Amino acid sequence: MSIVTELSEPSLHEPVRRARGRPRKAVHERDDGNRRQELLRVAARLFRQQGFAATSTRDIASAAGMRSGSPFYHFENKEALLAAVMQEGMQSALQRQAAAMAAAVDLAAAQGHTLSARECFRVLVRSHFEVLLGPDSDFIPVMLYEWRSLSPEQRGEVNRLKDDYEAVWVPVLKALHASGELQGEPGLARMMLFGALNWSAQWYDPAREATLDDLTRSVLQLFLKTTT
Amino acid sequence: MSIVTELSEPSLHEPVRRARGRPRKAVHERDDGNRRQELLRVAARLFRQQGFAATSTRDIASAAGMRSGSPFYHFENKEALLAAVMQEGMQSALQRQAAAMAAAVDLAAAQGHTLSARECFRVLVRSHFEVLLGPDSDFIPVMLYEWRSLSPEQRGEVNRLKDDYEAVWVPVLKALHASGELQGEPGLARMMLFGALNWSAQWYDPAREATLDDLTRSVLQLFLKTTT
DNA sequence: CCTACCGATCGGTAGG
DNA sequence: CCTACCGATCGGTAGG
Repeated sequence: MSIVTELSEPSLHEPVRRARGRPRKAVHERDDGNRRQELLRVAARLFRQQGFAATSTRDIASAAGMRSGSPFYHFENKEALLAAVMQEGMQSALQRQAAAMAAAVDLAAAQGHTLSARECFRVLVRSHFEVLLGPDSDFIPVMLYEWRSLSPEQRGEVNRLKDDYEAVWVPVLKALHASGELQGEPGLARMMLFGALNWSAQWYDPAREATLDDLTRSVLQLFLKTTT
Repeated sequence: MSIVTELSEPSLHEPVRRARGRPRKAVHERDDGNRRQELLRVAARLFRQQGFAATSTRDIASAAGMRSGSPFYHFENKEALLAAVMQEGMQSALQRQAAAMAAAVDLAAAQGHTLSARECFRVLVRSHFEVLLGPDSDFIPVMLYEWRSLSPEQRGEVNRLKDDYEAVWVPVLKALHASGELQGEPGLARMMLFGALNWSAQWYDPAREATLDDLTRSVLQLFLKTTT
């Protein structure tokens, strides 16, 4: 959102009042928001590749084209940068999840039917893979594997977002369990399902054969019983 | 093995054979091998709790009751200690897996029948949970979540052990796939299965209600179709 | 955002 | 295994 506000401020009226309205350093100002975003992006990538503790703030600064002290102009400390990466990732995941569900609901409505639990499940799984393995997919793996480096308070905030994310799944899984399509104790089944999905961040190679649709199909086949 | 060699070499002929059958400082010498084991144990625990990079060799030394330089008497460097933790964990896992399978085969033979693929699967899953969540269960999670901190050569060695471990599963999963009890592309199904199992190291709380048998039962219900 | 810098910590070693 | 130590690196800051 900060991108939008910043972009809506032109910064290029300048050939207009060349004499009067000096450059105003518009380029530099637009960068202000972008630099923070850039820091988040490279931090996510490095935290994922090397881990939080093994990544120095100097590594991050250098990858963002800054000097060693500059990240601290944007973030209070290294931990706050990590927390920001995770929150950014979770917020994006929540938005994508909601958008995917809304799109599926609309499509079904246009076709005059409602979504089955199985169809909801498919949409959620597919969206999850997108978030985990698609473009800009470093943020969520960092959250999954580096949360122990957060302070207790930061952990609480991130956990709240994660609960929101999981809450969308609960009624779907409950319905699948009620129909017998998903078996095993529901709580345990949910944990194992997320384990199966999240683990893909460790082994999935986009250059390889399987597409996200392949993965999604396999998950449905593997976890769901047929209703008959 | 070094334990054996060390125990066979006395080193205390000096008050000569005063009484002839003295304690021989056996306790101290036995400690020599124990110190290395103790280092592995505390290192596994700390690496798991804090991560490899966030754990200093001083932390480890202090937790083992040594001074800061002493771990380097037992291990060439910090990386070698990490590799030893992983190798120790995988060797133990391989032994436990083989023992569990052997015991199950023997029991079935004594009862005059052979193991079904489903029964093999149950034994492997149960043994996996034991290794992952039972006593001394820090080693394998360290391997699962810290392997990127290894050098390429060390990674190769650990990977060989991991391949041996997975190789035992392959024919079992193949049989389950052939019978229709396990569905989805076999390669993907295997990765997702391990994901579901391994993720339990992140959330399982032994103080909580579910036992390892509960988990095993849920896995079978969740992943296997009924043959009818 | 950069320059210049600081105190703390870290992996590792020599020599016993 | 301990003592004593070293060079390197790290997170972070003051002051512009």
